[in-house]
Amino acid sequence: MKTSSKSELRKQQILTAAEKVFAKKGFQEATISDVGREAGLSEATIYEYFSSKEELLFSIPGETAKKTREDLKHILRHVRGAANKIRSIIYGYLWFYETHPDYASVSLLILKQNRKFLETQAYKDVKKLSGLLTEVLQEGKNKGEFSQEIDVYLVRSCILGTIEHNVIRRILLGKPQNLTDLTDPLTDLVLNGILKKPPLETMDFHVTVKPATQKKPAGPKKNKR
Amino acid sequence: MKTSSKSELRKQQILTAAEKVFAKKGFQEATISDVGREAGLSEATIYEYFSSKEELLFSIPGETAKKTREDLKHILRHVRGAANKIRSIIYGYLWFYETHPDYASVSLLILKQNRKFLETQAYKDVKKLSGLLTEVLQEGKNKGEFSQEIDVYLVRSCILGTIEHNVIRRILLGKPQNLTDLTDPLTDLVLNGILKKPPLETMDFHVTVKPATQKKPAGPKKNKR
Amino acid sequence: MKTSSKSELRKQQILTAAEKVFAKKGFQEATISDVGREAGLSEATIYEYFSSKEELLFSIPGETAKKTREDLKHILRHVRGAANKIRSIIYGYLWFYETHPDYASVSLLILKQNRKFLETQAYKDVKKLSGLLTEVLQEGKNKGEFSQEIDVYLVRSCILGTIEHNVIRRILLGKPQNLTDLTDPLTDLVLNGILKKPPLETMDFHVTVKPATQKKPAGPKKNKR
Amino acid sequence: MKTSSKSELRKQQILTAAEKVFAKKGFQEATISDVGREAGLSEATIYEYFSSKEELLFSIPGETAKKTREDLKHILRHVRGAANKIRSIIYGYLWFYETHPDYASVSLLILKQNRKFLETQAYKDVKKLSGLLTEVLQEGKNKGEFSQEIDVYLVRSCILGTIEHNVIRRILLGKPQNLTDLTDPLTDLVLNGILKKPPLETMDFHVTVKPATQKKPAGPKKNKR
DNA sequence: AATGAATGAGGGTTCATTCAT
DNA sequence: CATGAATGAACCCTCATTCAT
Repeated sequence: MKTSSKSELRKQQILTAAEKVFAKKGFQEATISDVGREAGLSEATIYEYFSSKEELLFSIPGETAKKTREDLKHILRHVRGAANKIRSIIYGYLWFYETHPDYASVSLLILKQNRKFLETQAYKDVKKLSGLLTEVLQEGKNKGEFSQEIDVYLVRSCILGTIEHNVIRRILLGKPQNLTDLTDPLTDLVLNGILKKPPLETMDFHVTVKPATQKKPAGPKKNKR
Repeated sequence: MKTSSKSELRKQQILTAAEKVFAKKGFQEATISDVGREAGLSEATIYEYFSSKEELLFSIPGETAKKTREDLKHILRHVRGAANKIRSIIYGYLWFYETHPDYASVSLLILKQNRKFLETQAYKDVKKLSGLLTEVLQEGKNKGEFSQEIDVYLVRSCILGTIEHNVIRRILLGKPQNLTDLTDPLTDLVLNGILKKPPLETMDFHVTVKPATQKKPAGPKKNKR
Repeated sequence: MKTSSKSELRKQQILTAAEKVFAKKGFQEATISDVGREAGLSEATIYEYFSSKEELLFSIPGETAKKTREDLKHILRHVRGAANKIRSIIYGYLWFYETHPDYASVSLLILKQNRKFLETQAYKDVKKLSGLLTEVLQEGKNKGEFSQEIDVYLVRSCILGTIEHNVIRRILLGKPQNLTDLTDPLTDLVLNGILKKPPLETMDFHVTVKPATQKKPAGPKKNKR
Repeated sequence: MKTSSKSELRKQQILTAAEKVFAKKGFQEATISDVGREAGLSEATIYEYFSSKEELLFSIPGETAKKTREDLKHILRHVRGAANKIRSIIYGYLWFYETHPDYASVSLLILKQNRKFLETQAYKDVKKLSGLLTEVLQEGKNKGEFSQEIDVYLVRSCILGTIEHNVIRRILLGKPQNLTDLTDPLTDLVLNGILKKPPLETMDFHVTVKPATQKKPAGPKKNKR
């Protein structure tokens, strides 16, 4: 399925080591020597596979975003309703970051703030991945499931921003302990907002019925008034 | 009001230069020599005022968060309702980042991912500033203005995460052009969510009345069926 | 005539590649990898035939000087007079450098300034080749064709120095365009010098003859006596 | 007379050390650390004054050629006759190389074969210095002191080539022991060539005298006719 | 015979930092 | 108070060379 030449395996081995080392020490603080030690290889060997420290860094994402997108698309095919799809996507992101903490560190703490990374293919893949969210939001808006007033880009940034904010907190402060637990609260928050809803169930209808006379249905009043 | 000894002025001069330089080149890529050049001082002079490059970095926030908190508190005193206070806080953050782009870069791209920064006083001030948001959220929850089900910490992370996500995009990609314009859409999003609200005004009640009997309106239904 | 085992051919292939690469990039700047690429072989294969990069360099001259000497000797056998032999030798050198520019580069720009090269057999061959010139000069001196006052070593260095100086100019600056064209001017220069010759044909003799006696014109005196 | 700021002195100190080290070990083989050790300074200090190893190398010639040219011009002003001027120039070169052996090594063994050096100001100065020789040759030709048939560029290359060839031999092989001793033999060689001159003093005139008749002096025949 | 793969060894270069003046 | 001058300490990167296959 995947080209697993010996060379390709070595590359993966190095990338895994680099991910771990960069996640732990940061990019500048980590040395190629560190990566070599972690990978059980000499520095020179690293350079046989990656032409520079920076290229090594930029190679870590690889096809990750692309594959994650495929996986997500596959899952979404079986999910009904934009709201549920949002939930699935949020879960997808959180689950991924939770199960790939080193990748999360590299991605959110190192690559995210690197201007040169913006020019790599991997970044384009990341953008395309987030495009999935935009599509679902647009779909929900088009189909009337979501309000017509939402700005899909803002909502997307809200969802991703919240996720990333929490993942970073997790990385640096250790809390929240569990990321995927945020799925429902975050989804509900985005879907419903935080305002106390006018509790439909407490509406009182006072109906007086007079026998043998005309009747009218009581039209409820608008909120905004 | 503020100690403006000559020494203090020089410190400020250096900090301003450092902020600018770090914002432009990043921390590792910037050199003390760069800062010196920007400040019109020699490198050695920088070291007269700051013991290390890192200390210089960590000194940039200074009292910023503390003062911003005071300003915000002052403003909030005149704002009624938790929802409006949220709006004011969101505006406060956006306005600050918009008018202090260099500070935004240093804060969000450099300090935010630095583990050692977590141990500084400045970081505590930042946390305390975000505490204001927590308080307002809790207040809204307590007073019944916000839903009882919200997790104030999640909501806070949502608001801050969204803001930061957009500020970083602004810094790196140049868009959105205008940050403060996000105030209302973001506030509304957080308050109301994105679901299309059941338009109360179009609800139809079909009431059939039969003379000579007694009935009562059906008791309220739960949302979560 | 020449051992052309398969191994020998491969060696030649590598040497030709090395000559080309070293000529173009210089010794230090050229890598074994470059040579391998030029030869269409792997680096390891180079090392099957030459034990080190330096040995490879020192192997480039090979039998060149020896063969050139044989060729020259053969030619000189048919040339009459030391002066004409000098001309032939000068032509031989110039023609060789002109038709072997890569060899010229390696020889004059790289090997010429390498102290270790002085200890190789190839260097001894080069010296022996230049010995031919010495012999001819000495011969011309002995036979009275050349002045008794010349220092054959100086004259040799003059001829070779001029040739090499021009070849190097050719390599680095592209001029003179044509090397063999220098043969006659250089030969004449060395043979005749640059001074304007006292034009014998304008000498006036005034002879007075008196009948009935016998005298002889007094022969001019030698300078050195 | 010369700007001898402290910084300028340091630069000179480093250049002197570099000249010595490069002369001894060659450019590639010498390390900045070697130069530092020779100068009694740290490697980092070298880099305070020269931005790279190559710049250090290219800085060694400095104003040497320019000054040498001035000196030579000054001397030539008091020398009569192109031939004597040639002698002075040859002596000037030889004397300079003899008294500056390290410079000779760097100049003739390292810089002479470096393509990038051709683009430096120092190289232009060297060319201008050799231009002096061309001028003198041309002058001698114009004034009829030298043959009309000489190619001044070839003669120049002959003089310089011979000098450099001998200086290099001196550097690498230790002989000739004394360079300036070459002045006269080389000058004479270039002026007179090596051919045995038709010794005017040995010319035989055979005069047959017939009494009482007309007579003619037997004029020698022109060579070229 | 040929080479893919690995690396030891080393050097150029950068800078944060120090200190005498 | 300010700084010119100096450097220790690292690190990235290169490449000639080796060796198992």
